[in-house]
Amino acid sequence: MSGNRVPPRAQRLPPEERERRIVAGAIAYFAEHGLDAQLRDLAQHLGVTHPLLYRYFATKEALIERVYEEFYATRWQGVWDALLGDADLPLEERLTRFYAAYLDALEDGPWLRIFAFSGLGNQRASQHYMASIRARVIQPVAAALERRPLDGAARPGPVAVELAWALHGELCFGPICHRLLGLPQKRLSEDDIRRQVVAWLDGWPPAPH
Amino acid sequence: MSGNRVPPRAQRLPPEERERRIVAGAIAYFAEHGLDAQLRDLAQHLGVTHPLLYRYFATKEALIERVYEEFYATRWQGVWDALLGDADLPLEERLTRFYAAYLDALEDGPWLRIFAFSGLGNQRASQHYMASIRARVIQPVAAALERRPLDGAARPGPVAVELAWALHGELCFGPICHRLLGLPQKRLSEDDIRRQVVAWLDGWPPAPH
DNA sequence: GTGACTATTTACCGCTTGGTCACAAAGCGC
DNA sequence: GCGCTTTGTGACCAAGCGGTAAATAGTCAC
Repeated sequence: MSGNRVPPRAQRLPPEERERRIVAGAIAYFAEHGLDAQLRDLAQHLGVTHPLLYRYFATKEALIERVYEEFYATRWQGVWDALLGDADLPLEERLTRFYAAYLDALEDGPWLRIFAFSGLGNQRASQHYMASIRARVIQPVAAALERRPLDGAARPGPVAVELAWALHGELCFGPICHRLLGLPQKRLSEDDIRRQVVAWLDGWPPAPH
Repeated sequence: MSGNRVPPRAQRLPPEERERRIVAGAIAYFAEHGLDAQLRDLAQHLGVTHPLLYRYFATKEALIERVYEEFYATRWQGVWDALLGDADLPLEERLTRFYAAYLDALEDGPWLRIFAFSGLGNQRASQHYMASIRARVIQPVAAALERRPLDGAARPGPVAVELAWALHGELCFGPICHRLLGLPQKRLSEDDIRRQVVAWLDGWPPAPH
């Protein structure tokens, strides 16, 4: 009967450090339990009481907004743009390397789940993100498929765009089912990805009907 | 200043009819607002007060359970099994017809959103459903790809299964983004589907490396 | 009409939630 | 030690939630 443990008072931290921890914890916690999760639970998870959160974020919504900001700031890796646009590499190589990295990010980060929760709630946030997918993945891939440099002026034709979406969906579907629904999907190796990319490239140009 | 309208008392209905309406309303409402939506709101949507729901369902969970039951009972169309297994039709034709019908169901029904909400909450329900997708779509398609009848004994090889998942993901990704995230994805026509199916069939057998 | 039955509602309980505020306590200059 | 500032907390509020029970009002048999 050693005195019943009362939770110790949280260590006093400089504001920047505390804020960093809150944001990091919120990302992980919301990714797991959804954006409707309780601030008290999140605070306990952080070893802190919930009023402290209100010292750093005026409302729960402001905290979630901050999570979104972090999402847009860190989600996309700048090198991917260069990789996809690198005309010196054969398209097969570009696509294989890009999707290997992209699928890794999908599988490992908390972002896919946050994205899903936000998309099911209000659709504005997810539309914003998907628009950037179109601009940074689909359009470059479609343009490369047409053997054209991605030029602001000439946009890729609808058939190439449709094909680019097909490849994207084909490759992302597995990780999505895995992370969102807990399905025992096998993780694609770089060889798997290359195989699908090659098969996909074989479909171009589309056979005349 | 015509007397402030007080909501009229709900019309008295025979229990079966009322129950039907509650279930139908719950499906639509939960699909829209998620399974965490409030019973009071659902009841108001039905033109009824929320204690009435408790005459028909002991708890909120019981109501949701009923929604799931309806899901499993009506989601899958029996004819699809026959269509996918119909050895008299060329595989191209079977796949095109099946996915045309399946994607229509994905786009039009409330089920995709309910499925997503349930999957994000607890993953058991969605795993149950995805297991049936594997048994009723992926495995038959993979077996057909190997020109084998779908026999209980011989299961299709992993490469064929992986390809079948790829086609499934490729075709379902668009509707999923559309219904879940509100993306302005174009609806695939039967011709679009056929084109993707043909390109996909061209990838078999896989080129030796 | 009268009474019995039951579908529906009003009023309520206990609990949880986002949010507030006064106060405790840690650090720091002196 | 003694204040002063600032991080962190206990206690609280109001609103909203799932759920309950007693009261109300349609409906039907007679």
